[in-house]
Amino acid sequence: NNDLEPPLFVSFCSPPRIKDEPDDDGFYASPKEDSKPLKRPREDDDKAKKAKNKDKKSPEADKRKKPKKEEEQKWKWWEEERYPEGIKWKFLEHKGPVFAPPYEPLPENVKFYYDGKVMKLSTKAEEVATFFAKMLDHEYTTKEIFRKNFFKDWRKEMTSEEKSTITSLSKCDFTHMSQYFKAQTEARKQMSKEEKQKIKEENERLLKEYGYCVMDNHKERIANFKIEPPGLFRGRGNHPKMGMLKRRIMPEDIIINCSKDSKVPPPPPGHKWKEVRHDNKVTWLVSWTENIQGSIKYIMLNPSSRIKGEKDWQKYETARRLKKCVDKIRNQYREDWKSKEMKVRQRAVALYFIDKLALRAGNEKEEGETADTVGCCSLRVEHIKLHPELDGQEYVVEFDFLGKDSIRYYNKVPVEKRVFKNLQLFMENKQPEDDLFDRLNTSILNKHLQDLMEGLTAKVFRTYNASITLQQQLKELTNPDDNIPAKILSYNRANRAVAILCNHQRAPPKTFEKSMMNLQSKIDAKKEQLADARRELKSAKADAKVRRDEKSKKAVESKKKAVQRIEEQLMKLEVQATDREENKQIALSTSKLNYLDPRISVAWCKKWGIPIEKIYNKTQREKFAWAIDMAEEDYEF
DNA sequence: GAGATCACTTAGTACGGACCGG
DNA sequence: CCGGTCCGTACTAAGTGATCTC
Repeated sequence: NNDLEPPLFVSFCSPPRIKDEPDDDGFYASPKEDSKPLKRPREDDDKAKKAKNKDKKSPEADKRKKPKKEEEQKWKWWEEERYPEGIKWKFLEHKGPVFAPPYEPLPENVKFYYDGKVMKLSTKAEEVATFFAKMLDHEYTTKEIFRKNFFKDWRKEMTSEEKSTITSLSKCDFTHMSQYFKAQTEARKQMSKEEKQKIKEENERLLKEYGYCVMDNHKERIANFKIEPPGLFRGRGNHPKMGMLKRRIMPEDIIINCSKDSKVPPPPPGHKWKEVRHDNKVTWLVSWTENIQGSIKYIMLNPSSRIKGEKDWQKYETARRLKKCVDKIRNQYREDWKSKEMKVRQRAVALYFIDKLALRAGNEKEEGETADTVGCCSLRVEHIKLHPELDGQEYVVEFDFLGKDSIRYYNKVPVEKRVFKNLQLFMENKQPEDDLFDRLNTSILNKHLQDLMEGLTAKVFRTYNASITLQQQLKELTNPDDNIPAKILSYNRANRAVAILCNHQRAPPKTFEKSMMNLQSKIDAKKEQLADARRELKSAKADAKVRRDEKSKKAVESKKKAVQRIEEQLMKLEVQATDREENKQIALSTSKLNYLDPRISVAWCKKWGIPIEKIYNKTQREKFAWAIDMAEEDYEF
């Protein structure tokens, strides 16, 4: 059954289709929350569509009559009717999760020392000790909180005898264990081709068996079918729980979700699932509760799946609806800056920040449970400084706070006088650790947004501003006369503008300076090569002028071509260097994957004849297959 | 209506294999 | 072919926001 084949990349040779209109009430159901789906059974719909697709197949596609199954058409879920609100699927069958491999005790000759003396640990205590030993090189293990949390949790795993002996972490010597693991890593690297091949095949087998599920007649890829192995928790930033033991997940912790009429995956022999349920109002297949924060973890489908793709599409449609009313909303919050009600003013200033600076909403967090980070609504007085004048600009707000993942947000922004005055008001008589917006939280803000536009929440502004910025930057930066590499540089720069807006940072790659030097020396070499080629061209020209024969004319031509080729190569390298330099601390992938309406990029590629592969890698093309299939060059976000 | 719970999206990093130049 | 570089992927933490519960 071809429907059960894993999804494949959709190429441009798909049948011609109707253009996407901004307001589309057209042929394809746009995924609006309120769209009323037909009651028509899906199966019939499937067949109808399949027949239609077959008819429409282009001649090229028909010609390629390879017997291979991969040539079969990929399922275009975006051409189908959507389920009513709330229902996520009608049939779901899967094989359950893959558990972490059981602990393998260390060989006898690998020793742990306590207070300078060899000590044999119980299996449970040893396992936890290995987690620490594996991290020994990391600076984590020197941090007070990490060590304290680790030691407390480790002691829980010890026998009473071990507990009474091991009373101080600083007397523990894990170095031998650490050396052993390093040797293991080294050995793994040195494995023969055959051994590596064997491991690869085993992984493929696992993926084939557990990596897919059947959801409503289609085989879909699962994103994370492996259960997280036990280990030491490493939070981001200054996390109060760093070093705690992440316990091993057992079948008894696992809730299975699948449809009633499906084959329920059997638990491992001798075990039971915590629960099997049949809830088609949710998209997850497996869940368990994690012991660090007590939060629920899920196994869900891949971004290429229908269920994720539809949601993603819908997200961009909501952002496009915001585009239509954003002016009105902006006027409204500017009015609200003048409101008599403090609550309304705070709301309006916060919304201005969310809109102008693409800040996150900023839910409250439980103190002591997570790293101290904030978003817009949770900003504290200590996170901003007001400068009536700074560097020749008036009314500058200086932001300095840690946001999601403890990434620093630092920005100096000139704001309107009214905003500035309001901020002064909000900060009056407050301590640095007091909330800036004390009458506001995300719930109040989102309720207000809901009244302004259906489906509007704070995060829609990030999506909207990111996408509209890309579209506008592409228009501005693309030079029609540029060659492909230069156009791609322009694309990356537009992408970069968004990444900067959204504050998507990365640690500069460890090898950054070196790789930059390498590239520079390549450029220098290329420059010399070019000079040589030019000299040769010059002498060939002179030669031709004297001889005036066919042969020397040809020689001039070929030298000319050589110069051109080298010039192009040089330019490519220079573009690459610029791109890399500008990208040192900026991560483009997050915005590309989560904030930029893919149809903008697809349309741009089509307009300028850029192969889509230059913009999206294979995985990204799978995720955005709907957009690649759908968007024409005149697509407007 | 406040806090807890649940579901789902968004995020940076580590790592390993593909790839490229010497 | 080999060693270094780079890219993609796996991993899982950390957000958002709706809904449930008391």
